[in-house]
Amino acid sequence: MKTSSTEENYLKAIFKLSETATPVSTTDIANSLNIRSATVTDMLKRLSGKKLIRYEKYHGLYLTEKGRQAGIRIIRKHRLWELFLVEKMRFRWDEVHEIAEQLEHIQSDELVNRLDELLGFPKTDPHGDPIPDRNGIFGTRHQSPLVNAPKGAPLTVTSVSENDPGLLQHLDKLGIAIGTQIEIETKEDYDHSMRIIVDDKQSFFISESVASRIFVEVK
Amino acid sequence: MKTSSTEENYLKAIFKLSETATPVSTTDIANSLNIRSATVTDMLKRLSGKKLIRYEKYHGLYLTEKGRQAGIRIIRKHRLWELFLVEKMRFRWDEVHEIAEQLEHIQSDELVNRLDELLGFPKTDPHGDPIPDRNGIFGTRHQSPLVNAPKGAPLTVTSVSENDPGLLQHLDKLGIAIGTQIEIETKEDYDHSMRIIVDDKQSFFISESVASRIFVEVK
DNA sequence: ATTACGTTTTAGACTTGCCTAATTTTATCG
DNA sequence: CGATAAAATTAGGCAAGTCTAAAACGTAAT
Repeated sequence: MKTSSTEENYLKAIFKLSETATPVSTTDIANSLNIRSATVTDMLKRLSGKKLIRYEKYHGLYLTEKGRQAGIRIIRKHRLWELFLVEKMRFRWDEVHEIAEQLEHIQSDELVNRLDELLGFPKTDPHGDPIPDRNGIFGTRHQSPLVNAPKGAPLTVTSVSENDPGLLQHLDKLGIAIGTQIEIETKEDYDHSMRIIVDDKQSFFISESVASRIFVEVK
Repeated sequence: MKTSSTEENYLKAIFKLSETATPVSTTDIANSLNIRSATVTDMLKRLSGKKLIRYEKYHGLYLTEKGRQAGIRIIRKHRLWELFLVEKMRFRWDEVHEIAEQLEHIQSDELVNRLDELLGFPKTDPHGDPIPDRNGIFGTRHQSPLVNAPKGAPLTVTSVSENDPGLLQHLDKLGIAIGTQIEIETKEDYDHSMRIIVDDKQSFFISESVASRIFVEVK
């Protein structure tokens, strides 16, 4: 009763979607995997047959505990490999997502655990996303999107969206990395764009598109 | 015009078979991949269509230069990953083949080249097999199977069959590793079994099955 | 309560990669 | 040279994973 790479990708997507809304819809899965809804429906029947999701026709689905653990395992592998690529192989943070998409399907628990050890049992990946431990437990965090953060308060960047290399390269130009200090100088109510001060030095204008993909913690 | 993992496995198998006999036969490929000849015939048509092999019905096949390079690329990746697992992740030489079978299909030339660099541009993998450089060039060697080696001469183990964990564990028990010194003490003509002296210390009896999977160089 | 629209599922088709069974081709041996 | 055995190919079928087009369903608004 193994899970294929394709099934693993579905479980990972469903896990992530579950974090923002449940039950998860067919269309949301289709959009996040860039495939058609009809294809998703087929797979939902298979995942349901394997007891990885609880699925009622026309009414969305939930991960079962078994499916949730399977999803977490993939995320753990993905994030450990990403960190490995950055820390040990000198890749940039905008280069690692695509390679980790492949590496996450390598089947060897021992390898994953040794990777974890080699990296010193890290809590977060290069984009600031939390890495679950070998029991599937995530550390808790208190971040919010920069777009919702208060003006004038001292903020620390805790994570950024991982899957868009263009965004990451843009952040490099702004000098924004995980741990960077930010303060919101001015906010435009109309389009949610803002002017921010980075590390008490330079000031930049950023759009809502960018501000919604940066997550911060009030210091 | 990408090559799938399956196609890569065929090319790797064909490359290895080409080293001992050309043209390569349908049956030999089927045996080495543990699939049926009929399945191989189908794939041969596809590989031929992609100009990776030169194939005449009922008369065997040869790799084209393009196919040969593709095969070498997979072998290079497989062997570099194996060495990585042993050198950097503390796996034993009998544990790495299966994991490398998966890792060899990761698509990132940059990753492979950095692996090569991290390992110091190694010439051989943990089983003594040669690692081609990034241009696909193998170092030359002068080894022969222990079963054919001369009696009484000082021999050095240069490589062993990689794909049978049981054999590798057996060699561990005999104290045989890459670089070990061996001398053939007595040979039985009848079954090609022999008695050998390992590192000028212990003497062991080994069957032809084992002796044919150990490769040596006369010192 | 009915309609209209968006979401979801069904139906039918295609590709890859595998199988078994039947057939064809080649090579060998008397 | 012809029979026959071994090797290879063809034919037909199956599962996974994808698609498009059509039908079914659910919901929100009138």
